[in-house]
Amino acid sequence: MENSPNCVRVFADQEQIRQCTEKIKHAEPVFDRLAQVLDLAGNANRLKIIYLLRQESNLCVCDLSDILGMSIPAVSQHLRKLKDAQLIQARKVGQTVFYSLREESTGILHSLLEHLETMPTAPFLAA
Amino acid sequence: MENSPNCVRVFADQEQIRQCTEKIKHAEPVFDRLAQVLDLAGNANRLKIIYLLRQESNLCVCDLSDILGMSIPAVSQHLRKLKDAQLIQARKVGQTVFYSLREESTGILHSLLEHLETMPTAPFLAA
DNA sequence: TGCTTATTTAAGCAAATTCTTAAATAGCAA
DNA sequence: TTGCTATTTAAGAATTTGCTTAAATAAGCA
Repeated sequence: MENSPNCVRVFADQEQIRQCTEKIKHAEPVFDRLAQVLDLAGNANRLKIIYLLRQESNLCVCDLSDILGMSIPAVSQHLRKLKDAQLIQARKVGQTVFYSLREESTGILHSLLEHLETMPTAPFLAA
Repeated sequence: MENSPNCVRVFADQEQIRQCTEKIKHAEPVFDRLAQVLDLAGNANRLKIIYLLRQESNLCVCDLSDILGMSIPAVSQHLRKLKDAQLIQARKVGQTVFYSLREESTGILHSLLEHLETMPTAPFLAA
């Protein structure tokens, strides 16, 4: 996009626009990273995986597959994305792989999951 | 997917799996709605739009276009998605359309934006 | 060793996403 | 009316997503 203004209206606050542009530009990497995390959590199946990993410990790939009713490769590929983004980690025990939230990401993931309780859709998920 | 178990390992806790399956199934609509919101916020440009709408009042479509360096139609289409999902609302003044966060969504959107402050990427976005 | 299980990887495909450009709509003003 | 501005809508293309099936790894066990 060119950077000649699209907006010619009389009351446009040029100073406000300049300040916003500046602020956004500096924070670019922060927006990118947060958007990445939200995008990963923004898929119902992955969100469920995150929920399950936080709630239960010792769930392996095929447990998740059984619980979610998805194929093993499908689950594995979701797990890989979450791992690539540093949100989860793997622990291998024999041939079984257990996944868990990474320490550094529990904060944000927990806070995302909290909204499950307060969604207008329904106040489920009690016990 | 069939529902014969994919997991045959000895130590699989069948009761745990059953309970998880049950809980997930009941909360389906909640997961869907939260995932929808996170997915919408999970795009850097839309996340910036949400940030700007929360921060500033009286930003019109072409202001956003100028600030974000995106074409007007691109911005308009993002705004439409956010509006369709009931996250924002439009107020028309003459030929100019001002968007703002919807009252019911400020809570969750605010809490998502809060993470901008604490992203490991950088502690920007001060004043 | 060979067989079975758990998981990952690869390749392919349909559907969804996010832009672009061009056309349509709507309000204001001469 | 005509013309200008702000926005939306439509149609198209390039890319990404999320699955599928089949093949590859890797670990345990007879």
